[in-house]
Amino acid sequence: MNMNDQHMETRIREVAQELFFKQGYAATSTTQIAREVGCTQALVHYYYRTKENLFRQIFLEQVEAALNVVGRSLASEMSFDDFIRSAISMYFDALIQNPRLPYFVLEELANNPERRKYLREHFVKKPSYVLLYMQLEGRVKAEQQAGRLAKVEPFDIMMSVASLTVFTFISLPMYQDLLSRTDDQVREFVEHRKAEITRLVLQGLRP
Amino acid sequence: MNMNDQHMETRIREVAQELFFKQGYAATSTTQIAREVGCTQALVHYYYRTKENLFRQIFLEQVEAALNVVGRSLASEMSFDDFIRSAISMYFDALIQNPRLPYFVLEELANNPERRKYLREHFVKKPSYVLLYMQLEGRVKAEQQAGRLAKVEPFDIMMSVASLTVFTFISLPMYQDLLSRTDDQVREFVEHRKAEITRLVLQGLRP
DNA sequence: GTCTATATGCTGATAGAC
DNA sequence: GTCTATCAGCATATAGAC
Repeated sequence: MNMNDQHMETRIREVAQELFFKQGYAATSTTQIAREVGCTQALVHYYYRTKENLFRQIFLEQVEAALNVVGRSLASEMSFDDFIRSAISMYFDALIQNPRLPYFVLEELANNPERRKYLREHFVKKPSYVLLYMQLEGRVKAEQQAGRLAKVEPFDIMMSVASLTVFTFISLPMYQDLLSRTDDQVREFVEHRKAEITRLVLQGLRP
Repeated sequence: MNMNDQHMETRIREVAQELFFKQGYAATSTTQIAREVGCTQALVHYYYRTKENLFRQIFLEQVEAALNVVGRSLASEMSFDDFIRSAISMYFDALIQNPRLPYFVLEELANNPERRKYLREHFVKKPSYVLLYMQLEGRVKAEQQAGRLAKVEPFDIMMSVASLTVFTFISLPMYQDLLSRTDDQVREFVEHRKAEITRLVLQGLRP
């Protein structure tokens, strides 16, 4: 199916997402979105009423998709080391497909207290995410009692893995431009970091 | 000395920095800067001609200050473990004073290829920074030959420490709002992360 | 559903009085 | 050095024709 065959409502959303990802919310205008879609600016407002509204739909969808990546790796039955390995690997693979997602989410949450508020109401209260964290907690305690894991809070494991993974992608454009790297070199760097981060975390979690 | 005693040029710069930090470049207008300073918008342009120009001065100054933190910790004579400890500690202490700096730098570099370009021309070419990295390289090699350090690239050590440190502060507003933490709890969390990051890195760098 | 036309407001920047 | 006044341009959003 050709992209141009789709309905305007969908195409506006796709183009908007692309532009929000690339430039951020403030720097993207509904006029620009319309221009790149090939329709009038009025149509953007016809479907989504306000720019903020258009943004929220895209934003929530993307955050939800990102959070679900965690869920998938936790569900399976494997050793704790393999669980860590696969969690980092899945995060990396997901972000390689969508390298600008972390920055996009970060930008809109960092500057905007209101968005953090509606994110809390949308996600944190959801029982599924609470359950997920409790599963992680259970595994960590068990592993620690078996003497195979350092005395670390489950939340710290999450934070450290997230820091190392997310920051890799956030800083990628800087790495590329400041050190004048080719696209191939960047891809290689990402793979290298994936391996080193896995090593660092596994070694760092040893008792 | 009262802040209101200072010259307008300085006050404009201070207020601009505060607003750029809080809201980002795109979301801050010279009109708003003027309003909070208590002068007219024309005066902002009188002193700095363009908004972009005002931004660049603040930006370069902040990046330079941030980079100098690395230099100070490398200069001294201590064991490699103590060097890592003190590097992380200094970074944390500097960022506790200025928690929004990492996000500010990140935002403007992530979205703006031109800014990355002039940052490269300003800093990466500078011999002092090249020298600094070579010093780190030397210490790492020596430590590895003595069998006290895992087989890790110096650049990876830099990246991992930066990821863990910077991301802590970048995600702080989210941590606070999404989990409904008080300011005191946030401060405690930062101290906790500082300790855990130090532990993780030291343990992770062991052979 | 898509358009044209337009309202209203804010932006960055400049000219010129004092 | 600081102000008032004003510019052109673009923003979001809406009304109404087809």
